[in-house]
Amino acid sequence: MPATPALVILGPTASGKSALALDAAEAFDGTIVNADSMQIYRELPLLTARPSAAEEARVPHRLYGVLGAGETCSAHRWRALAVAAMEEAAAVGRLPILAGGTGFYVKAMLEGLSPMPEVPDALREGLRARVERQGPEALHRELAEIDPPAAARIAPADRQRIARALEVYEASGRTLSSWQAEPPSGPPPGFAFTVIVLAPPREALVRRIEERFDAMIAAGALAELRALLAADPPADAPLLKAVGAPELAAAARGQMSLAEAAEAAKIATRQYAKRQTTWLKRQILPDLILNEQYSEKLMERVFAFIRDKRLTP
RNA sequence: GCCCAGGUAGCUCAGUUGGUAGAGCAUGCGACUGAAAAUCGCAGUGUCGGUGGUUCGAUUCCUCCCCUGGGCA
Repeated sequence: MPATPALVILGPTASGKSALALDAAEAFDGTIVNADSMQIYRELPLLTARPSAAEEARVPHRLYGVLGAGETCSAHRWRALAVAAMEEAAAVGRLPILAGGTGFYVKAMLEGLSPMPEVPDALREGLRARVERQGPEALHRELAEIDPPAAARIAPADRQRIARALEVYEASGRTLSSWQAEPPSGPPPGFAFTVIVLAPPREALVRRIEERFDAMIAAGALAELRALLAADPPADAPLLKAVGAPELAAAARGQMSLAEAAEAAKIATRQYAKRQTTWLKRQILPDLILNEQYSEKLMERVFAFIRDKRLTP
């Protein structure tokens, strides 16, 4: 049985990757599958720059706003959801198009993850609390006793990875590094991926980020965040860490002006875009890399590339 | 006009008992195996407001000048 083609369109925030994915899906009977760790949540469609209802109506969209803020997605969980969505699209003859900016998720799709134990929530929360209470250095010393290779790789200040390494050990009795030594699962069977990366020049991105954040505010991003806070989500809900959310939350609490919050959020978005670009350049091997922002001319080039590769079902 | 407090990195500020200076943030580069819009690592930068003086040596002490904030008139 020949592999089903699947397209992956990646790019940093505000690069125009969603517009490109939308055009491609329209032109080639595609189904867009979200590859963004924040757009998967329901509650902040404006701040997370989710496709609008009008855009979603143009072409089938999957995995946008499907989890509540009280839930936690992960690379592993996303991959399972995305594979199911891709299979459903392929079953009705549509081209699956993964679109988003979460490089880690896409890498988990293209290369897979090593097998890992389930970690009970209580254990996980306990370790996160310990990191906060005792400080990362103390737990890093503990990790160095248990799992020297992991400790060598993880910075003593890296709270998140230290907690992860310890929770895996406590949940399974095996070290994180021993789990990671097992080969990753590889791509899902039955699909042949073609990866397109959008990497526009920084200045263009910065301009677009500023305009877009102002537009988000004008559209009611602050009210949207207030509504989420009023619903009293868990303190460690990932969505509360979306770029701009901590800043707008500070403004909502009166700790800074809206103008100050907007400025801080724009800076945070710029830094995020840089991290994404580094990830996509270093961790993902694209079939086509485009050093420009979305435009009609670019769209035509991408279409030609897709036809040339015979990706259309 | 007088008095007081300041003028040090792009920003906010620390500091040098006289030997040309350092934090945070910003910026740049990078890491990344189940939170990844997360979590981290590394790096650069300065006519120390100007002028004259004292001194082997002044960003530091003194003179005058300029600028900013506050108070008094």
